[in-house]
Amino acid sequence: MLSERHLEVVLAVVYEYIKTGEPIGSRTISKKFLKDRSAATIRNEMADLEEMEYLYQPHTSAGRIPTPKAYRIYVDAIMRRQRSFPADSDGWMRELRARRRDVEEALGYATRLLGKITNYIGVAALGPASETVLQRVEFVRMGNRTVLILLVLKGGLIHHRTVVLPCDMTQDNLDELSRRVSTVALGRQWKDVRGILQAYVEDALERYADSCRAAIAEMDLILTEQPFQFFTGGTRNVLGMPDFSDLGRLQAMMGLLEEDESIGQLVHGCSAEQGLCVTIGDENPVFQMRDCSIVMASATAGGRRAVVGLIGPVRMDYERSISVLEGILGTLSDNNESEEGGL
Amino acid sequence: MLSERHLEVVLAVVYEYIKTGEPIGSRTISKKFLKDRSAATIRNEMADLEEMEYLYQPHTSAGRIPTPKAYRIYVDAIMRRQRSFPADSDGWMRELRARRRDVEEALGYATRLLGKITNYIGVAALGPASETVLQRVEFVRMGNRTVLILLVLKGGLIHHRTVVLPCDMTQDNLDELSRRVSTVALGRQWKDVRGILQAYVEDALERYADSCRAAIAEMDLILTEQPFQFFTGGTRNVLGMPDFSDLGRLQAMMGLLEEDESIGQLVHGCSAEQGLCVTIGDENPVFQMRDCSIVMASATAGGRRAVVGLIGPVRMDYERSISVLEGILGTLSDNNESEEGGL
DNA sequence: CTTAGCACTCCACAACCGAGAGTGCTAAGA
DNA sequence: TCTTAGCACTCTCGGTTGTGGAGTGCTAAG
Repeated sequence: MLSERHLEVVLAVVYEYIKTGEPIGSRTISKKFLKDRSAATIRNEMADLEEMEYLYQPHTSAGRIPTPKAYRIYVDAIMRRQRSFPADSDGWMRELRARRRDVEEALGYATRLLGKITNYIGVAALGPASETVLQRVEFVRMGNRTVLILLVLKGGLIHHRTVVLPCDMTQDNLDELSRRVSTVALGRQWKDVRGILQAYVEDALERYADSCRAAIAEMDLILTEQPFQFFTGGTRNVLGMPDFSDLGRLQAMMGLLEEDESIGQLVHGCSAEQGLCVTIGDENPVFQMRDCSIVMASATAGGRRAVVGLIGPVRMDYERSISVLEGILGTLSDNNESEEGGL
Repeated sequence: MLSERHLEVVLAVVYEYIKTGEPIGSRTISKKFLKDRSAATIRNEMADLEEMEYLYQPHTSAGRIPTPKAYRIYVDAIMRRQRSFPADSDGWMRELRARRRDVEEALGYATRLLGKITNYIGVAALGPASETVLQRVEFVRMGNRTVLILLVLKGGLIHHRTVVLPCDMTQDNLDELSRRVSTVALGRQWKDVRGILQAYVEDALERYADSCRAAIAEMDLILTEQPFQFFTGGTRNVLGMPDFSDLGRLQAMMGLLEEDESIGQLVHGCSAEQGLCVTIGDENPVFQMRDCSIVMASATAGGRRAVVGLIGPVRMDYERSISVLEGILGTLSDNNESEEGGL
């Protein structure tokens, strides 16, 4: 449906428009990209493309601007090619590698890095651990009935939460509780043991059955809800973004970045499929983002599923964005094991 | 140096300018605020005030705009009065109270709340615990020489960090280590014990002296560096801020919000003095903030020193900002103990 | 099918103009 | 001496007009 000739024009327009931000005229294309065709010829083709909704004119006698459909074509073309990581950010990458020990910190750093390198907004989400296996359980008495629950998961993830139990327990009681829980649950999948835990614990602590039940319920909550964790970096760069049609929209979008849920939604789409995925403008599920494009990719870091991405204007430097993201992802992810024998 | 008559004019101009954002003319003042003086009289006084640098005109034949000096006078006047908390935010306050158990979460929520209520930017910093007393110490073996250090401080603060020790230790070794550390350090001020810890620990674990030393050094690092923790909320509201003279400046300012250090600097000034403090425009130590005003106050929450504040444009609704902040601070701070017998 | 030529359209930018707001100054009144 | 009315002056803001340039669509010739 789209001839080779037409395709060439679309790609040229998108490429040039990304670079300049100005509407592109037929003359420019003819001179810079397709020297074997005159401006008039290009003009005819452009008219066709406009009919097909790959290009549009803001007004007669202005050049053409690519539509989302055109960006799509462009991005697909890019993805087929091989890219190389921009070399200029070697020092940063070392920094990032140094932080790999702590996944959360690494992801935070990665988003800030993405922001800095690309001038767009870096986002990341850290999914639940691939296996929910307890490595350590502690209950620490903080006040009358206030107890701190401390869970160390295999892989190094730590959860803690303060809860109020229905009845008072001494630290000795709590130690007994954690001993019992440990006996049953350590080194095993949580989902396999939580059912049988209650009975075994009450065996020794029946006087505190209520509190034990509450504690175990809370543990279950912590371990099964396992929400995504989110990171953003370079938020300031929204300001450098397109003359957003409307300031209100921009504000709405920034609002999203503060609310984890909506990022979750974004991530969700991507985390399903493996590899890199680019969402352009209104392809986006979250309507506040319809003026943005998102480049996302998932990886496994520290044994957990992670999604790292970039949010930028639709008129984004996709080529660069993608290669930067790939570079960071490579440094971050587990299969790039190197140095130190840890774990 | 500033007569009563002049003062009245200054206050009126600031008040009106904050409300409208437009330069204020002599006529407006005469009609709305000082009905017993004619516009011409006010005009003369305004000319005086311009000479004294309390007001200035963007151009001849425009009204007057207050200078930072005038804002200062205005804020000082407000601070002497009593304020009442805006009633419309009762539900939110309940929400906030419900989160008081976890200081970190509460502060995070408070900043978002501040952002939402005022449409400025909420910030908060959580200082080091007032007393560094260990309540629990755990070392968990994560890999060959990788060990997770878990510290629970009195008051409920949890620190954890993963480190690589110089030599391999079994979990039993590590348990012995934590037992020994506990014996010496639990319930006592860290600064009193860290000196004697090493000797006592090596007594039993001399084979691993190196690793023990490394672990204790790391603990010391965690406990003594005790960095401030920072929170921000409502960042999106920068967009609603003044037609910032320069977009670059706005961006620079947003950049600050991502870097903890500089917020630390802001906080530092305030945390010294007790109570509420307002910094207007270029009174600010951080030069990127010279277009903003900051309202900050400190309190004690969860046994830790906390500073909560608002960043807004110089033309900020100080009265409302201050009362909102006071309200939130009241709900947050420890002396407002209520409900539940905890701790 | 391609291309040169040409008339046409439309925007961006500058210049211009009038209305309105607010001032400073002056002179008269208390 | 202080206050006030009156008046001429200044400057911005919004709208209008005009011009130059860029880019198009169409047509006719190669």
